[in-house]
Amino acid sequence: MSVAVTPSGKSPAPRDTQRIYSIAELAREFAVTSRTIRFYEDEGLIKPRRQGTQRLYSVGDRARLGWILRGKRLGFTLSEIKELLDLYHVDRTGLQQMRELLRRSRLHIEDLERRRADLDAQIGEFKDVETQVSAELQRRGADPASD
Amino acid sequence: MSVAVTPSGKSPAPRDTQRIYSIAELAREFAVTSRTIRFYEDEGLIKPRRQGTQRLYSVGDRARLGWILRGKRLGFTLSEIKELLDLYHVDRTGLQQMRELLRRSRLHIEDLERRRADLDAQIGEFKDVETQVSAELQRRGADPASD
DNA sequence: TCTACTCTCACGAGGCGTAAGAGTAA
DNA sequence: GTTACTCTTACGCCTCGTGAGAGTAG
Repeated sequence: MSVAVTPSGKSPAPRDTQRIYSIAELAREFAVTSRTIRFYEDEGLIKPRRQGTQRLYSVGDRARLGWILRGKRLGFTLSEIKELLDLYHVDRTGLQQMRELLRRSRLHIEDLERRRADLDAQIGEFKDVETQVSAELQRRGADPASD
Repeated sequence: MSVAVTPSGKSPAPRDTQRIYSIAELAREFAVTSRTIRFYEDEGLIKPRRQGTQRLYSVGDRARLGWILRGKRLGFTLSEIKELLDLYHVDRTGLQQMRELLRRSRLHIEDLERRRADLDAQIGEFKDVETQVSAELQRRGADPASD
């Protein structure tokens, strides 16, 4: 139980775990717009504290945002990402809940591994293109490393 | 040069390379609707022969469809997939074209490898969940393999 | 006043679903 | 003639934002 597995991201310990971020700060860091971050909030993906109307993002919120964006890069929809995030925060005390968590984790792992197979296949294909094209360039006496 | 690298998929040689498929046949095989396949055609991703108004899909068309769907699973948009497919059919005779092909292939490979890193990270996290939850279930005397 | 933040419409692209109406091959 | 397809046209819907305009806190 020593490895951090929650998206609260405690393992690459941030200097200051009490640190608070503004929306603009996070937007800059993750290269998205504030509008986008608010949109994720509307969709229930992230719930920063408030000070009046201002949003205050904790270190955990920041990690959660990073997790959301990674999910996006992997092609998951926002609602899928929400479900996955919820998996972490589900009650882990009841037997039934734990069995369900286990079941869903396994399903998700299977999904991810299918994706990896797709990914590896494409990487393989494009590496073949690379190999063949640079060989042909070399045969023609052109420097293949030029770009 | 013996490995098939084009999406025409000649390597797992189909029994009959002359085989022709109907739209419904492909739809069933790939678990999409005919509408979807026609939509891809509208978007310029696939161009089956015609017999009158009917579409006739060749073995190559079939492979191309498979490739499109794999691209989708990887989270690429249809227009990105179109560009990638076009990479294969670009003129490979000119030096400039070959250099450009090489450059773009490498960029794409980099993109794919970033995705793989994301994927591996998620797989790792969910495997940790799996490990911990099943350990906990076992500690409680419940059979962890139950699903 | 200026800046940085907030909000709420509202529109737009991407990716199809789906229904309408009509033709065609067995 | 019925079944099982096929076709085109076209509107609709959901997702994921982006943009505009207007208000507010410091």
